[in-house]
Amino acid sequence: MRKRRSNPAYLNGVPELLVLQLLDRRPMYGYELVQAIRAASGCVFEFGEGCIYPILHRLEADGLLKASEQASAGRTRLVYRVTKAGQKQLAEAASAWQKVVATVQQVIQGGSHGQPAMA
Amino acid sequence: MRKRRSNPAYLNGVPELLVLQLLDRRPMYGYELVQAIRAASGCVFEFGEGCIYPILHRLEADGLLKASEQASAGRTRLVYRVTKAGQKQLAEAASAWQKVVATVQQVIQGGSHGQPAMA
DNA sequence: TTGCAGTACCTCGAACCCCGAGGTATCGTC
DNA sequence: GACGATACCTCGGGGTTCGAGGTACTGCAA
Repeated sequence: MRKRRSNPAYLNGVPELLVLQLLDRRPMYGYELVQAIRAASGCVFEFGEGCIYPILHRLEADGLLKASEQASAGRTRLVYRVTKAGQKQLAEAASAWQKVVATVQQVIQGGSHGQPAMA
Repeated sequence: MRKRRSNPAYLNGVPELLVLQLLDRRPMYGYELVQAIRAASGCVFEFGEGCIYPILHRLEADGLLKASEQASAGRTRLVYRVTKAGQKQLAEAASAWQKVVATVQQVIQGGSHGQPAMA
């Protein structure tokens, strides 16, 4: 019994990449980020909190994000911003992603015609 | 201690997609396919046999591939070809992948500045 | 003939990622 | 004080991929 997920195919380092990207653009707290991803992707990606929070914690532990408490209407929010190392990592992750995309594209499209081999 | 794999980020449905794509272009046996992926991707993807064989078996069990024995120089090879259902699945997987790629691109590039901060 | 590298198949366990469901606490409203 | 929304968090399960290992046959060379 093969169960299908709601996401198109579901990804790997993609959530991490998007988190870094969106936080680099504008510091946010977790709950906000979850909705920002949904909005920015036009509901294509719907990463839940159970996906985002662990990533946030890991990224912070790795020194790629920095969290700071921020009281807002009596509620405490943990706002995350990207560190210098995080920006470096973001650039690397983005370029790695581009490479993967380009390679898949190349395999799928390129080399398709002129295939000798007998059909 | 975060261990990094050799692959850029490592993927999810991508090996499956490439397997279907390459086999649709030309039927192959497993060992050949492993090397074909490496070659076609310019050594960017190096999916081992431990990755490819299980996919092959799963795809066959799902009726997306059909295997046929083929003796060659005393050695028995299991040549896989894509079935009709497999071609349908290939088209779907490819389009799902395109959608993911487009969405990520949109989040990364689009809407970067002038973000009205949502209210 | 023995040994070894290459071909060709396979499986297992570990690592990892993402999801869904659940748990806590506060705030504002009814 | 019950409820829903906000805001944080964790855990377990299912699925995927990786690496290492195991088998068996071929051809070649010592």
